[in-house]
Amino acid sequence: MSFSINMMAAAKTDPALVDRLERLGGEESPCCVPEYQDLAQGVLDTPRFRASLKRIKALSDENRLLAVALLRRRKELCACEVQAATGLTHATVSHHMSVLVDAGLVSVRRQGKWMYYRLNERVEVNIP
Amino acid sequence: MSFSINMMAAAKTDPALVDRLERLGGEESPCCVPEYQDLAQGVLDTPRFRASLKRIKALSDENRLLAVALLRRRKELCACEVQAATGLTHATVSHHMSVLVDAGLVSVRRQGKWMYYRLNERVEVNIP
DNA sequence: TTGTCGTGTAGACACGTACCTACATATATC
DNA sequence: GATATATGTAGGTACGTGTCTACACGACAA
Repeated sequence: MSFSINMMAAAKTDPALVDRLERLGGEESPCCVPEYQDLAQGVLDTPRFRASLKRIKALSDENRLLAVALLRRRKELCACEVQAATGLTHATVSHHMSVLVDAGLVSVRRQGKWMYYRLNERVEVNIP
Repeated sequence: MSFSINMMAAAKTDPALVDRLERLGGEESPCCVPEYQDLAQGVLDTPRFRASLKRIKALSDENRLLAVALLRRRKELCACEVQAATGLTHATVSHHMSVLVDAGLVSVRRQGKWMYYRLNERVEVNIP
């Protein structure tokens, strides 16, 4: 069953690549077997993969990584502190912090007019 | 000395923000002190920050993260295996893998016509 | 209530980059 | 040496997104 799935998956790709895979599959080299498409799909479908990718994307901006780095040094930062640290407008800061909150890296709490951001506990970025 | 640097740094930003910082600096709230600009610059200039950002950016693409995830499962992958797993053209795969190699996450070795990629030891993405 | 202040939201713009095609390069085979 | 194969490189295109301005919303003060 898995074999037919492999073939169907391989048929979607470049025919020349399929030829190479079929020719090289039986040789002594462990290279170029079409089962990698199934393996990849299994990884891609994992919620763990999706969550890791989302967290990594949230950290992949210079200003957002700076904000997180500062949150590791100070317990909390308000929006205007992040604005002062980054030199961005408050609108851009709001957008960046919402990305971090949405990724589960940062929590936010409101106190009067100020929004205080805090790094979530046990945050770690791991390769899925 | 650091105070004058603070003031110069603050002068580059929004005047209204500078006003807020100056007004709020002396109150009981620890919020909104212009020293955050110095703190941020100190973090930004760190080679550790630059290296982390480069590594995180390298991992922030779905196909590159998939390649790294597969390299955690298989010891080595050749370029055509990554091509089979991702469904991309060999040119795009070459580009992605060069990004991973350039970020220090992956090593590459040539064996005949094949390029074999391997995950570097002790690779971890940390928040600087 | 009205005004002020801090912040969120919407829309537009510009830059980065993921992706492809076409060509170049390196290696193995005939 | 000539050809085939696997991969790298160059250039162009399209889409994502970081950034801004303008406006809206919530909280506090007079």
